[in-house]
Amino acid sequence: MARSERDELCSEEVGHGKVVSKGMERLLADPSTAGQLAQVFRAMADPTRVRILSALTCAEMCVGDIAATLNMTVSAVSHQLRLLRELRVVRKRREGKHIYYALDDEHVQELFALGLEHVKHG
Amino acid sequence: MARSERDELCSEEVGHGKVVSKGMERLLADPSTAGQLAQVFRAMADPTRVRILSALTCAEMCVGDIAATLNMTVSAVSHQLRLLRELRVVRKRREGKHIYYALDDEHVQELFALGLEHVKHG
DNA sequence: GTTACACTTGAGCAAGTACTCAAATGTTTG
DNA sequence: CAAACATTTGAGTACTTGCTCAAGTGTAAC
Repeated sequence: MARSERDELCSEEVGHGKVVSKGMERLLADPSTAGQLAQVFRAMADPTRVRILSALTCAEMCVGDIAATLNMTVSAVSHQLRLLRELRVVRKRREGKHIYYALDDEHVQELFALGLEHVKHG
Repeated sequence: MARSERDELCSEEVGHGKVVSKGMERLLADPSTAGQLAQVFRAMADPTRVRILSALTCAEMCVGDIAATLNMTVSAVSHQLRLLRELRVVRKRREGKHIYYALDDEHVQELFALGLEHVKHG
């Protein structure tokens, strides 16, 4: 609830009304979809999580090994893994004392590839 | 610099060393690459920015129209557009009093599509 | 020039994040 | 059972974020 007069003003005066409604047609029209999509990207919006996920694209790994790989505290890694689990990006599997983590989504690697292309392009 | 003893300990005892080093081979080995990649995803890790970008996939739009479309303050939108500009995801173009924004990266739409697939899958 | 419009910017603030450290939970082994 | 190991969890804290509001910049029209 921010601007309601502006809506009409701009549509009438400059004739941007069509553009505005065209924008609304997009999937973002549903506010929850935008939120869900944002959540997916949030999973990879942090360097630590990128590194964790990147490590997991090679093989499934236990928490201690992930921590060693990234040279981080087991606790710090575990906290991030929890987030990634909640976002349904990784999956865990217990085997004795160890808990092995793996990617739970085939798209992660594709997203990484696309993201890297943007990095090069910029 | 958190765990250095752990590194050897785990490699020797459980033989996870290979997994660890294999993980390191990945692009994340370079800490700055992980950071850059995280930045790209950060651009879409917020509902407002998702909606802005989504609106721009339809057509280039001026700030006022974006604000009207999202029913948000011009100021709030402008702040986010600045971030998106810095992340090289959008581009601006002046035309008289208006400033038109457009996507600066072909990959954004592909990223959205992939992200949405994850949302459905979850 | 002045006025109006379109947008940007800075300060300030409430909410969220990413870590640390210490304590708790599971699991195997003696 | 107790002890050791692997991981999780909660509290605490420094830092970041996404907004608001007010003031600033830039462009066009009078």
